[in-house]
Amino acid sequence: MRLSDGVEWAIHCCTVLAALPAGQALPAAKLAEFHGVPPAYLAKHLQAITGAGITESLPGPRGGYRLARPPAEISLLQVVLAVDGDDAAFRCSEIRQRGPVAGPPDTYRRPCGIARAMWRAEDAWRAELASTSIGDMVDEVLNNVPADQLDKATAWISQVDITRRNRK
Amino acid sequence: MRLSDGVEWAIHCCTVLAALPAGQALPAAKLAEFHGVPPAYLAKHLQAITGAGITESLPGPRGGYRLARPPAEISLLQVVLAVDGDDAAFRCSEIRQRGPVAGPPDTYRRPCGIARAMWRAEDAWRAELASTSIGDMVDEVLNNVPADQLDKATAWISQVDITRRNRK
DNA sequence: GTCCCTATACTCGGATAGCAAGTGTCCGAGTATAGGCGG
DNA sequence: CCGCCTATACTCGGACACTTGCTATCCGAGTATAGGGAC
Repeated sequence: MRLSDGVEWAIHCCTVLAALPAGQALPAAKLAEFHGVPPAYLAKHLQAITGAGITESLPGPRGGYRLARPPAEISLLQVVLAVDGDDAAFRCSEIRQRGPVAGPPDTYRRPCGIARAMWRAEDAWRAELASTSIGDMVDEVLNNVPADQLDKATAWISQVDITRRNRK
Repeated sequence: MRLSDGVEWAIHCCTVLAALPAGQALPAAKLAEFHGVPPAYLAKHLQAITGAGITESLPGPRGGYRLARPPAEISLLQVVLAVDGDDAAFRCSEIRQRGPVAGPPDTYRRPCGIARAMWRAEDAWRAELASTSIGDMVDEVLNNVPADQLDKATAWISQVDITRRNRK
Protein backbone atom coordinates (compact mmCIF):
# COMPACT_ATOMS: atom_id res chain seq x y z
CA MET A 1 0.00 0.00 0.00
CA ARG A 2 1.47 3.28 -1.02
CA LEU A 3 0.20 6.84 -1.00
CA SER A 4 1.06 9.06 -3.96
CA ASP A 5 3.94 11.48 -3.46
CA GLY A 6 1.61 14.18 -4.70
CA VAL A 7 -0.28 14.01 -1.42
CA GLU A 8 2.71 15.30 0.48
CA TRP A 9 3.31 18.03 -2.06
CA ALA A 10 -0.31 19.13 -2.12
CA ILE A 11 -0.52 19.46 1.66
CA HIS A 12 2.70 21.42 1.81
CA CYS A 13 1.45 23.72 -0.94
CA CYS A 14 -1.85 24.27 0.85
CA THR A 15 0.04 25.13 4.01
CA VAL A 16 2.13 27.70 2.17
CA LEU A 17 -0.92 29.17 0.47
CA ALA A 18 -2.66 29.39 3.82
CA ALA A 19 0.19 31.44 5.19
CA LEU A 20 -0.10 34.04 2.42
CA PRO A 21 -2.02 37.28 2.95
CA ALA A 22 -5.71 36.70 2.31
CA GLY A 23 -6.65 36.70 -1.36
CA GLN A 24 -3.11 36.53 -2.64
CA ALA A 25 -2.20 33.90 -5.23
CA LEU A 26 1.06 32.13 -6.07
CA PRO A 27 1.95 30.47 -9.42
CA ALA A 28 2.54 26.72 -9.62
CA ALA A 29 6.08 27.31 -10.84
CA LYS A 30 6.94 29.26 -7.70
CA LEU A 31 5.39 26.65 -5.45
CA ALA A 32 7.47 24.00 -7.23
CA GLU A 33 10.66 25.98 -6.88
CA PHE A 34 9.92 26.70 -3.23
CA HIS A 35 9.63 22.98 -2.49
CA GLY A 36 12.22 21.74 -4.96
CA VAL A 37 9.86 19.49 -6.93
CA PRO A 38 9.20 19.07 -10.69
CA PRO A 39 6.99 22.00 -11.76
CA ALA A 40 4.99 20.16 -14.42
CA TYR A 41 4.15 17.28 -12.15
CA LEU A 42 3.19 19.47 -9.25
CA ALA A 43 0.87 21.34 -11.60
CA LYS A 44 -0.97 18.09 -12.18
CA HIS A 45 -1.74 17.74 -8.50
CA LEU A 46 -2.67 21.38 -8.10
CA GLN A 47 -5.22 20.84 -10.84
CA ALA A 48 -6.62 17.92 -8.85
CA ILE A 49 -7.17 19.91 -5.66
CA THR A 50 -8.54 22.80 -7.70
CA GLY A 51 -11.06 20.48 -9.30
CA ALA A 52 -12.09 19.40 -5.81
CA GLY A 53 -12.77 23.00 -4.83
CA ILE A 54 -9.95 23.21 -2.32
CA THR A 55 -7.98 25.81 -4.23
CA GLU A 56 -8.95 28.14 -7.04
CA SER A 57 -6.87 29.19 -10.00
CA LEU A 58 -6.45 32.61 -11.59
CA PRO A 59 -5.22 32.50 -15.19
CA GLY A 60 -3.15 35.10 -16.93
CA PRO A 61 -0.33 37.32 -15.70
CA ARG A 62 -0.21 37.86 -11.92
CA GLY A 63 -2.31 34.72 -11.62
CA GLY A 64 -1.68 31.51 -9.71
CA TYR A 65 -3.34 29.40 -7.06
CA ARG A 66 -4.91 30.38 -3.77
CA LEU A 67 -7.12 28.65 -1.23
CA ALA A 68 -10.82 28.65 -1.98
CA ARG A 69 -11.77 28.46 1.69
CA PRO A 70 -10.37 29.41 5.11
CA PRO A 71 -7.53 27.05 6.14
CA ALA A 72 -9.46 25.84 9.16
CA GLU A 73 -12.21 24.56 6.87
CA ILE A 74 -9.92 22.41 4.74
CA SER A 75 -9.24 18.99 6.23
CA LEU A 76 -6.28 16.83 5.34
CA LEU A 77 -8.75 14.16 4.27
CA GLN A 78 -10.17 16.40 1.57
CA VAL A 79 -6.72 17.04 0.16
CA VAL A 80 -5.71 13.38 0.30
CA LEU A 81 -8.86 12.20 -1.44
CA ALA A 82 -8.59 14.91 -4.09
CA VAL A 83 -5.04 13.91 -5.02
CA ASP A 84 -5.12 10.17 -4.48
CA GLY A 85 -8.71 9.41 -5.43
CA ASP A 86 -11.58 8.54 -3.15
CA ASP A 87 -11.51 4.79 -3.76
CA ALA A 88 -11.16 2.54 -0.75
CA ALA A 89 -7.71 1.00 -0.27
CA PHE A 90 -9.26 -2.40 0.37
CA ARG A 91 -11.43 -3.64 -2.45
CA CYS A 92 -13.61 -6.66 -1.79
CA SER A 93 -13.64 -8.80 -4.92
CA GLU A 94 -16.24 -11.11 -3.40
CA ILE A 95 -14.16 -14.23 -3.72
CA ARG A 96 -16.64 -15.94 -1.42
CA GLN A 97 -18.96 -16.06 -4.43
CA ARG A 98 -16.37 -17.53 -6.77
CA GLY A 99 -15.60 -20.97 -5.37
CA PRO A 100 -17.28 -24.32 -6.08
CA VAL A 101 -19.27 -23.97 -2.87
CA ALA A 102 -20.76 -20.60 -3.72
CA GLY A 103 -24.45 -20.25 -2.94
CA PRO A 104 -27.15 -18.27 -4.77
CA PRO A 105 -26.34 -14.55 -5.23
CA ASP A 106 -29.13 -13.63 -2.85
CA THR A 107 -27.06 -15.15 -0.05
CA TYR A 108 -24.51 -12.36 -0.30
CA ARG A 109 -26.61 -9.29 0.22
CA ARG A 110 -24.47 -7.96 3.04
CA PRO A 111 -20.71 -7.37 2.69
CA CYS A 112 -18.63 -10.07 4.31
CA GLY A 113 -17.11 -9.57 7.74
CA ILE A 114 -13.61 -9.30 6.37
CA ALA A 115 -14.50 -6.38 4.13
CA ARG A 116 -16.39 -4.72 6.97
CA ALA A 117 -13.40 -5.03 9.28
CA MET A 118 -11.04 -3.58 6.67
CA TRP A 119 -13.39 -0.73 5.92
CA ARG A 120 -13.84 -0.01 9.61
CA ALA A 121 -10.08 0.47 9.85
CA GLU A 122 -10.17 2.81 6.87
CA ASP A 123 -12.95 4.77 8.52
CA ALA A 124 -10.71 5.27 11.54
CA TRP A 125 -7.96 6.50 9.21
CA ARG A 126 -10.31 8.91 7.48
CA ALA A 127 -11.74 10.17 10.75
CA GLU A 128 -8.27 11.05 11.99
CA LEU A 129 -7.46 12.91 8.77
CA ALA A 130 -10.84 14.64 8.78
CA SER A 131 -10.17 16.00 12.27
CA THR A 132 -6.97 17.75 11.18
CA SER A 133 -7.07 20.88 9.06
CA ILE A 134 -4.64 22.90 7.01
CA GLY A 135 -5.03 25.55 9.68
CA ASP A 136 -3.61 23.13 12.22
CA MET A 137 -0.62 22.60 9.96
CA VAL A 138 -0.02 26.34 9.78
CA ASP A 139 -0.20 26.62 13.55
CA GLU A 140 2.28 23.79 13.92
CA VAL A 141 4.73 25.51 11.60
CA LEU A 142 4.40 28.83 13.38
CA ASN A 143 5.02 27.18 16.74
CA ASN A 144 7.88 24.86 15.85
CA VAL A 145 9.88 26.47 13.06
CA PRO A 146 12.59 28.92 14.17
CA ALA A 147 11.77 32.58 13.57
CA ASP A 148 14.73 33.17 11.27
CA GLN A 149 13.57 30.32 9.06
CA LEU A 150 10.10 31.82 8.82
CA ASP A 151 11.57 35.20 7.92
CA LYS A 152 13.73 33.61 5.27
CA ALA A 153 10.73 31.90 3.67
CA THR A 154 8.60 35.03 3.86
CA ALA A 155 11.34 37.06 2.22
CA TRP A 156 11.72 34.56 -0.61
CA ILE A 157 8.01 34.61 -1.34
CA SER A 158 7.97 38.40 -1.23
CA GLN A 159 10.68 38.49 -3.87
CA VAL A 160 7.99 37.30 -6.25
CA ASP A 161 6.43 40.35 -7.78
CA ILE A 162 3.21 40.64 -5.83
CA THR A 163 2.44 44.24 -6.61
CA ARG A 164 -0.99 43.33 -7.87
CA ARG A 165 -1.03 39.56 -7.50
CA ASN A 166 -3.95 39.70 -5.10
CA ARG A 167 -6.61 40.62 -7.57
CA LYS A 168 -10.31 39.92 -7.38
CA MET B 1 -3.68 4.29 -2.47
CA ARG B 2 -4.42 0.68 -3.09
CA LEU B 3 -4.08 -2.45 -1.02
CA SER B 4 -2.85 -5.61 -2.75
CA ASP B 5 -5.52 -8.12 -3.72
CA GLY B 6 -3.44 -10.72 -1.92
CA VAL B 7 -4.49 -9.22 1.39
CA GLU B 8 -8.08 -10.24 0.84
CA TRP B 9 -7.08 -13.71 -0.28
CA ALA B 10 -4.73 -14.25 2.65
CA ILE B 11 -7.34 -13.28 5.24
CA HIS B 12 -9.94 -15.51 3.65
CA CYS B 13 -7.46 -18.38 3.62
CA CYS B 14 -6.58 -17.85 7.26
CA THR B 15 -10.26 -17.89 8.13
CA VAL B 16 -10.75 -21.19 6.33
CA LEU B 17 -7.67 -22.68 7.96
CA ALA B 18 -8.92 -21.53 11.34
CA ALA B 19 -12.15 -23.43 10.79
CA LEU B 20 -10.36 -26.71 10.16
CA PRO B 21 -9.88 -29.29 12.91
CA ALA B 22 -6.82 -28.42 14.98
CA GLY B 23 -3.54 -29.48 13.41
CA GLN B 24 -5.01 -30.24 10.01
CA ALA B 25 -3.39 -28.77 6.90
CA LEU B 26 -4.74 -27.86 3.48
CA PRO B 27 -2.70 -27.53 0.25
CA ALA B 28 -2.41 -24.21 -1.51
CA ALA B 29 -4.02 -25.66 -4.64
CA LYS B 30 -7.16 -26.57 -2.69
CA LEU B 31 -7.33 -23.16 -1.04
CA ALA B 32 -7.09 -21.59 -4.48
CA GLU B 33 -9.81 -23.79 -5.92
CA PHE B 34 -12.03 -23.14 -2.92
CA HIS B 35 -11.79 -19.38 -3.46
CA GLY B 36 -11.62 -19.42 -7.24
CA VAL B 37 -8.27 -17.61 -7.50
CA PRO B 38 -5.06 -18.35 -9.48
CA PRO B 39 -3.20 -21.12 -7.58
CA ALA B 40 0.34 -19.98 -8.38
CA TYR B 41 -0.31 -16.42 -7.31
CA LEU B 42 -2.07 -17.39 -4.13
CA ALA B 43 0.95 -19.58 -3.30
CA LYS B 44 3.10 -16.46 -3.36
CA HIS B 45 1.03 -14.81 -0.66
CA LEU B 46 0.83 -17.97 1.42
CA GLN B 47 4.61 -17.97 1.38
CA ALA B 48 4.56 -14.41 2.66
CA ILE B 49 2.37 -15.14 5.67
CA THR B 50 4.33 -18.32 6.33
CA GLY B 51 7.53 -16.32 6.40
CA ALA B 52 5.89 -14.03 8.94
CA GLY B 53 5.13 -16.95 11.21
CA ILE B 54 1.37 -16.75 10.79
CA THR B 55 1.02 -20.08 9.04
CA GLU B 56 3.36 -23.02 8.78
CA SER B 57 3.92 -25.28 5.80
CA LEU B 58 4.26 -29.05 5.64
CA PRO B 59 6.01 -30.30 2.49
CA GLY B 60 5.44 -33.61 0.77
CA PRO B 61 2.28 -35.68 0.27
CA ARG B 62 -0.56 -34.94 2.69
CA GLY B 63 1.13 -31.64 3.36
CA GLY B 64 -0.18 -28.10 3.01
CA TYR B 65 -0.63 -25.02 5.14
CA ARG B 66 -2.07 -24.63 8.61
CA LEU B 67 -2.16 -21.87 11.20
CA ALA B 68 0.92 -21.59 13.39
CA ARG B 69 -1.05 -20.05 16.27
CA PRO B 70 -4.59 -20.04 17.66
CA PRO B 71 -6.92 -17.91 15.49
CA ALA B 72 -7.60 -15.51 18.35
CA GLU B 73 -3.90 -14.66 18.50
CA ILE B 74 -3.60 -13.69 14.84
CA SER B 75 -4.61 -10.10 14.16
CA LEU B 76 -5.69 -8.80 10.78
CA LEU B 77 -2.84 -6.30 11.02
CA GLN B 78 -0.26 -9.06 11.11
CA VAL B 79 -1.70 -10.62 7.97
CA VAL B 80 -1.95 -7.30 6.16
CA LEU B 81 1.63 -6.32 6.96
CA ALA B 82 2.94 -9.75 6.01
CA VAL B 83 1.34 -9.62 2.57
CA ASP B 84 1.57 -5.95 1.76
CA GLY B 85 4.81 -5.05 3.50
CA ASP B 86 5.25 -3.05 6.69
CA ASP B 87 6.18 0.23 5.02
CA ALA B 88 4.09 3.28 5.89
CA ALA B 89 1.64 4.39 3.20
CA PHE B 90 2.73 7.99 3.60
CA ARG B 91 6.41 8.55 3.01
CA CYS B 92 7.84 11.90 3.99
CA SER B 93 10.42 12.89 1.40
CA GLU B 94 11.44 15.93 3.44
CA ILE B 95 10.69 18.43 0.73
CA ARG B 96 10.94 21.14 3.36
CA GLN B 97 14.72 20.63 3.14
CA ARG B 98 14.87 20.85 -0.64
CA GLY B 99 13.82 24.39 -1.46
CA PRO B 100 15.94 27.52 -1.79
CA VAL B 101 14.94 28.54 1.73
CA ALA B 102 16.11 25.34 3.40
CA GLY B 103 18.02 25.81 6.60
CA PRO B 104 20.88 23.76 8.08
CA PRO B 105 20.13 20.02 8.44
CA ASP B 106 20.18 20.34 12.20
CA THR B 107 16.98 22.39 11.94
CA TYR B 108 15.04 19.32 10.86
CA ARG B 109 15.63 16.92 13.72
CA ARG B 110 11.97 16.30 14.32
CA PRO B 111 9.58 15.07 11.61
CA CYS B 112 7.37 17.81 10.23
CA GLY B 113 3.81 18.23 11.43
CA ILE B 114 2.36 17.04 8.15
CA ALA B 115 4.15 13.71 8.37
CA ARG B 116 3.17 13.35 12.00
CA ALA B 117 -0.49 13.95 11.18
CA MET B 118 -0.44 11.41 8.37
CA TRP B 119 1.30 8.83 10.52
CA ARG B 120 -1.15 9.44 13.34
CA ALA B 121 -3.94 8.50 10.95
CA GLU B 122 -2.09 5.36 9.95
CA ASP B 123 -1.66 4.47 13.60
CA ALA B 124 -5.43 4.66 14.01
CA TRP B 125 -5.80 2.36 11.01
CA ARG B 126 -3.33 -0.12 12.41
CA ALA B 127 -4.87 -0.03 15.86
CA GLU B 128 -8.25 -0.95 14.43
CA LEU B 129 -6.78 -3.84 12.46
CA ALA B 130 -4.74 -4.97 15.46
CA SER B 131 -7.88 -5.20 17.57
CA THR B 132 -9.54 -7.63 15.18
CA SER B 133 -8.43 -11.24 14.96
CA ILE B 134 -8.91 -14.15 12.60
CA GLY B 135 -10.94 -15.71 15.39
CA ASP B 136 -13.37 -12.81 15.15
CA MET B 137 -13.71 -13.48 11.44
CA VAL B 138 -14.55 -17.13 12.12
CA ASP B 139 -17.17 -16.13 14.64
CA GLU B 140 -18.70 -13.73 12.17
CA VAL B 141 -18.95 -16.43 9.54
CA LEU B 142 -20.50 -18.92 11.96
CA ASN B 143 -23.09 -16.37 13.05
CA ASN B 144 -24.05 -14.89 9.70
CA VAL B 145 -23.65 -17.59 7.06
CA PRO B 146 -26.65 -19.91 6.61
CA ALA B 147 -26.21 -23.40 8.02
CA ASP B 148 -26.64 -25.12 4.68
CA GLN B 149 -23.85 -23.02 3.21
CA LEU B 150 -21.55 -24.01 6.04
CA ASP B 151 -22.39 -27.67 5.53
CA LYS B 152 -21.72 -27.36 1.83
CA ALA B 153 -18.29 -25.85 2.46
CA THR B 154 -17.44 -28.42 5.11
CA ALA B 155 -18.42 -31.24 2.80
CA TRP B 156 -16.29 -29.89 -0.02
CA ILE B 157 -13.23 -29.64 2.20
CA SER B 158 -13.86 -33.14 3.54
CA GLN B 159 -13.80 -34.47 0.00
CA VAL B 160 -10.08 -33.76 0.11
CA ASP B 161 -8.37 -36.88 1.31
CA ILE B 162 -7.64 -36.06 4.92
CA THR B 163 -7.05 -39.56 6.17
CA ARG B 164 -3.69 -38.61 7.56
CA ARG B 165 -3.39 -34.96 6.58
CA ASN B 166 -3.15 -33.89 10.19
CA ARG B 167 0.32 -35.16 10.89
CA LYS B 168 2.81 -33.92 13.45
C1' DG C 1 4.29 -62.09 9.05
C1' DT C 2 7.53 -58.31 9.79
C1' DC C 3 10.94 -55.14 8.56
C1' DC C 4 13.48 -52.47 5.32
C1' DC C 5 14.27 -50.27 1.03
C1' DT C 6 13.25 -47.87 -3.06
C1' DA C 7 10.53 -45.52 -6.40
C1' DT C 8 6.83 -42.38 -6.58
C1' DA C 9 3.94 -38.56 -6.36
C1' DC C 10 2.87 -34.65 -4.03
C1' DT C 11 4.10 -30.46 -1.60
C1' DC C 12 6.36 -26.01 -1.06
C1' DG C 13 9.93 -22.42 -2.56
C1' DG C 14 12.19 -19.09 -5.26
C1' DA C 15 13.28 -17.25 -9.88
C1' DT C 16 11.11 -15.45 -14.15
C1' DA C 17 7.70 -12.59 -17.77
C1' DG C 18 3.60 -9.33 -18.39
C1' DC C 19 0.78 -5.41 -17.39
C1' DA C 20 -1.43 -1.49 -15.15
C1' DA C 21 -1.04 2.59 -12.53
C1' DG C 22 1.62 6.17 -10.93
C1' DT C 23 5.47 9.35 -12.47
C1' DG C 24 7.16 12.83 -15.31
C1' DT C 25 6.85 15.95 -19.28
C1' DC C 26 5.26 18.78 -22.94
C1' DC C 27 2.63 22.09 -25.78
C1' DG C 28 -1.76 24.60 -26.71
C1' DA C 29 -5.98 27.68 -25.02
C1' DG C 30 -7.20 31.62 -22.41
C1' DT C 31 -6.57 36.04 -19.96
C1' DA C 32 -5.04 40.31 -17.48
C1' DT C 33 -1.63 43.32 -18.38
C1' DA C 34 1.32 47.09 -20.39
C1' DG C 35 2.42 50.04 -23.80
C1' DG C 36 1.27 52.80 -27.76
C1' DC C 37 -1.89 55.44 -30.46
C1' DG C 38 -5.59 58.52 -31.39
C1' DG C 39 -8.67 61.98 -29.85
C1' DC D 1 -3.88 64.92 -20.83
C1' DC D 2 -7.21 61.05 -21.07
C1' DG D 3 -9.30 56.95 -22.97
C1' DC D 4 -9.20 53.05 -26.05
C1' DC D 5 -7.06 49.39 -28.57
C1' DT D 6 -3.79 45.95 -29.64
C1' DA D 7 0.14 43.04 -29.01
C1' DT D 8 2.42 40.65 -25.44
C1' DA D 9 3.71 37.59 -21.96
C1' DC D 10 2.26 34.89 -18.40
C1' DT D 11 -0.93 31.57 -16.40
C1' DC D 12 -3.50 27.27 -16.21
C1' DG D 13 -5.40 22.95 -18.53
C1' DG D 14 -5.39 18.64 -20.74
C1' DA D 15 -2.96 15.23 -23.83
C1' DC D 16 1.38 12.35 -24.45
C1' DA D 17 5.87 8.98 -23.05
C1' DC D 18 8.29 6.35 -19.35
C1' DT D 19 9.31 3.70 -15.09
C1' DT D 20 8.28 1.30 -10.99
C1' DG D 21 5.81 -2.13 -8.63
C1' DC D 22 1.94 -5.29 -8.54
C1' DT D 23 0.03 -9.34 -11.11
C1' DA D 24 0.59 -13.80 -12.85
C1' DT D 25 3.22 -17.95 -14.00
C1' DC D 26 6.46 -21.74 -14.22
C1' DC D 27 9.87 -25.20 -12.99
C1' DG D 28 13.09 -27.23 -9.58
C1' DA D 29 14.26 -28.96 -4.51
C1' DG D 30 12.65 -31.61 -0.74
C1' DT D 31 9.78 -35.01 1.75
C1' DA D 32 6.32 -38.39 3.54
C1' DT D 33 4.21 -42.00 1.54
C1' DA D 34 3.02 -46.61 -0.52
C1' DG D 35 4.24 -50.65 -2.42
C1' DG D 36 7.32 -54.47 -3.14
C1' DG D 37 10.91 -57.52 -1.82
C1' DA D 38 14.00 -59.89 1.45
C1' DC D 39 14.45 -62.16 5.78
